[in-house]
Amino acid sequence: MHHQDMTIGMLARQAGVNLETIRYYQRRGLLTAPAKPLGGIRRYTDIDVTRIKFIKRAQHLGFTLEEVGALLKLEDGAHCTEARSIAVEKLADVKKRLEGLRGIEQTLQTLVTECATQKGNVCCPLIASLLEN
Amino acid sequence: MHHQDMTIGMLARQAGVNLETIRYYQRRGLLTAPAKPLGGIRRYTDIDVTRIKFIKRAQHLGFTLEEVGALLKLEDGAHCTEARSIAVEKLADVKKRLEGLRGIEQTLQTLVTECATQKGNVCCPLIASLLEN
DNA sequence: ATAAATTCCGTACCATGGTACGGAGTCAAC
DNA sequence: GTTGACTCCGTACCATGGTACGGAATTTAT
Repeated sequence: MHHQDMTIGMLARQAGVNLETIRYYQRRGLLTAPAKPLGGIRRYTDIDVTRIKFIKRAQHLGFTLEEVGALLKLEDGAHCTEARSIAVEKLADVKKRLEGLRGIEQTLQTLVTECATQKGNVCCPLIASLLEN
Repeated sequence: MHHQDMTIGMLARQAGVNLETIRYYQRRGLLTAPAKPLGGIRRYTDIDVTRIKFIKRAQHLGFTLEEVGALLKLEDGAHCTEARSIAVEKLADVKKRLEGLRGIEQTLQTLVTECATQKGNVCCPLIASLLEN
């Protein structure tokens, strides 16, 4: 099913986002608002649906909207090297966040276990650890 | 070295945070502003340094300031069960974020590798994947 | 005693990614 | 030919965790 000539409301439903999100993306320069027929209503096409889904997919991969903007400029697929370098940076970023989170997981796990084996003690190991200098 | 009777500026330096951050924590109810000697200047003690460091440590473990507030109410260490249940929830949360990030890492890794092995092709696999329906 | 530094307090602003509101205009149906 | 639904547009507001500003008061140093 093709949806040519959608209004913004239809586009929002098709793309699965809030209507206001579309306007926000337009303000951010991620989407171009189509010219409107003097005093009329703007019309959107499937291309806009694709673009919005592109943004959402990239966001789920951890790209910020600013980074998504950079990727969208490469949308024609002719700048593989540039796209890759953006992704490589993001991958490094993700790996760093993973490491940090793994450390946090470890610490929390230890504290929770200590709290569980603690029996009737006055001082909670979790709180104690947070109070440590 | 003890630092009794600090001014807010000294407290900020001792605790390693911005002065405005202390005021912010006071507004958030995480810190209690000491009574001030009528028309004078508030005085802080080492206890405040400890409390701020507690907040910062908890934040680094992934707790939001709201959650830190809950933990601070248990600061006396006499509510191990409550503290543990907050930590257990946070741990589940961290594990979920870890899983999500690992998925993202995988996907990005694959895309980056494909981009790297791609030789002179017109269509970038990374962009192509974001455009997929 | 006076200048410089600091504090107090309210309020405004920052980034990030949206969401909501309100008035005016337009479009489609009955 | 009017009602109801939708669009347009600017602007304000939300959460989160702060940071900055500016004027008045106070403290500290010289």
